This record gives sequence, C-alpha cells and structure tokens, in this order.
Amino acid sequence: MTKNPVETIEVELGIFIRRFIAATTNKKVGNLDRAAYLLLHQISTHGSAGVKALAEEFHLDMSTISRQTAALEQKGYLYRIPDPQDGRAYSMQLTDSGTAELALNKQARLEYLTKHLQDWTLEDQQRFGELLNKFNCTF
Amino acid sequence: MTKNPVETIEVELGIFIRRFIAATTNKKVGNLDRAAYLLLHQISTHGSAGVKALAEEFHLDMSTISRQTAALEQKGYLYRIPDPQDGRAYSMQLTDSGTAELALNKQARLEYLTKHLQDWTLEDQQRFGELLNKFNCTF
DNA sequence: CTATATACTTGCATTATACAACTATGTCGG
DNA sequence: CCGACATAGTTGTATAATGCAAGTATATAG
Repeated sequence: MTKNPVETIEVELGIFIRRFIAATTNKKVGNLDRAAYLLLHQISTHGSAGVKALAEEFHLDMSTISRQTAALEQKGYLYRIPDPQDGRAYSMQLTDSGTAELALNKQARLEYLTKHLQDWTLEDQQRFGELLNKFNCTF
Repeated sequence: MTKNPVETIEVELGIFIRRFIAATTNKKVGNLDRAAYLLLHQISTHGSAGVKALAEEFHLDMSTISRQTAALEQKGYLYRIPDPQDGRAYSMQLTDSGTAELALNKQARLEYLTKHLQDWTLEDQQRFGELLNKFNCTF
C-alpha cells in the first residue's frame, strides 16, 4: 500500500504533535512554560501588543491571555503601558528581566534542537524550515 | 541577521504548535477529540495494547490512559481482552464501531489537509512528509 | 509462604481553558 | 450633550485533562 504524501503527512503530524506536547507540556525551561515562552516571544518579535491582539494571534480567549500576562507581569517579565489614545487598552512590553529570561529559554531550545538535528545535512535543515514556514503560512 | 536553519525551525515549530493546538484542542471531528483519535489510531496501526504500553507510547500517566480508554470503551469503540498469561493485564482492541469512527475521522482529517496542501507541488508534499518522518524518528 | 513488584483503577489536587458577568472607557446617532 | 451600544480588559465559575498518591488484584522471587 503506497500512501499518498498527504496521508504520510497526516500520520507524521499526529506522531509529532503527540510527542511535542508530551515533551513540552508542564515542562519549564528556567521559569517559562510553553505558553509563557510563546507569549514573550510574540511580544519580542512582533512588538508590544494588548490582550486582545495576543488572544487573536494565539486563538485563545482574552481571559486566558489576561491571566497569563498578569502572571508574567507579576514575575517582572512584562510591564504594561496604558494606551494614550484609549483609556481601556494597554500595551505589553518586555522588561529587561523578561528579555533575558526569553533569551535563556531560546538558547536552551536551540541547543536542544541543534542536538536533535545534528545528523541532518544543512540542506535538509533548510528545507525543513522552509516547508514548515510554508505550511504555517497557509494555516 | 541571517538566521541559521535551526533557528528558523525553532521559530516555525513554535508557530506551528500554537496554531495546531488551537485548531485541534477541544474540537471534535465526529465523536473523537485529538486524544481519542490518536489512541484509536495507535491501536489500529500498531495492534492491540494495554494501558501501560499506551501510556509509555504517549508519554502520559497510566491513570490518564486508563480513563481515556474507559471512555472509549463506554462509547463502544474499544473492548478489552484479558491477557491469558497475566490476570492483571488487558489488551485493548477496536470494535467495528471504533474502526468505522476512526476511518471517518481519518478521512475528515485527510480532506482538511488535502485542502490545506492543495497549492503545494507533489514534490514538496513528499519532501515535507519525509522530513517530518525523519524528525520524528530522532525524537 | 511471605515480601515485593506490577497492571490497572480511583480519589484528589492542579492547571489551562472557555464562557459569562462585570467595569470602565470609547463612539455614534440624535 | 446624552443615551445606547461597542470594546478592552478583568474576574468568577465550570469543565476537562492531567499527575500523583493510594488502593486492589495478580504475579514473581526468595
């Protein structure tokens, strides 16, 4: 039974998702769990944003993001700037501490991934990155 | 700043995981959520297995799998065969209803993915499948 | 035969999440 | 300008997935 490529992708995605979730859920690198890491990462790379924007980006409820950001603010990784144009809105920005913590995390993740991909050719690494990006773009 | 491929992969994996989880958590296709689908899929493709084996495969606690399989048994998608050699152990097997439900789900997922990948060349699809597989193999 | 290990279940606590209600602020039509 | 409605965010509550710990029944080793 020769599978069509889409079928292969479906199976492999299933395996991948299961393992990735198992490997990252409830596991912290330093002080950041997966959700916190992704939040800080988003703000770091796409600039400061409010609860609503982050909720939309992550497809989560505003209440969830509100709690997560409050926790990160509590830990001193974020601070909020009131929006000068809109008294209801805030903008989240990284503190120095948040930036440092994010960098530590990113490094740990890169080291892990690098080890994981050490036997891959550079070309395969590049191709995988490109295809993942392509996949994400059409999500 | 030209990123090395591993860095690209790290970023894209983050985006991917976030979106995939958002798209599949708490969403059922037919009667199966993601966990149930993966459980039935595992049993279907790798043969009947006990709670312990499934827990190890998924890197989840036995208690979690115990509850999930109990729920699937309740719905009539699984049945358990006592292990003839070991009075403590069981083996989970799909019922016809479970097989049918799994097939329905798989088809829905394939349709979704096919639509998602419709603009990809066949070569890119094959490559993506291969690279995902390669990635999973070294997890 | 007793002690210990194993397969599984169940009770309990924790956590992430969504939804709904609420507060405060903004906007728009008269 | 005012009242109605919309919007950004917070908080209360319910639910669901999970892990850990304790319990049950069976196996195994000495």
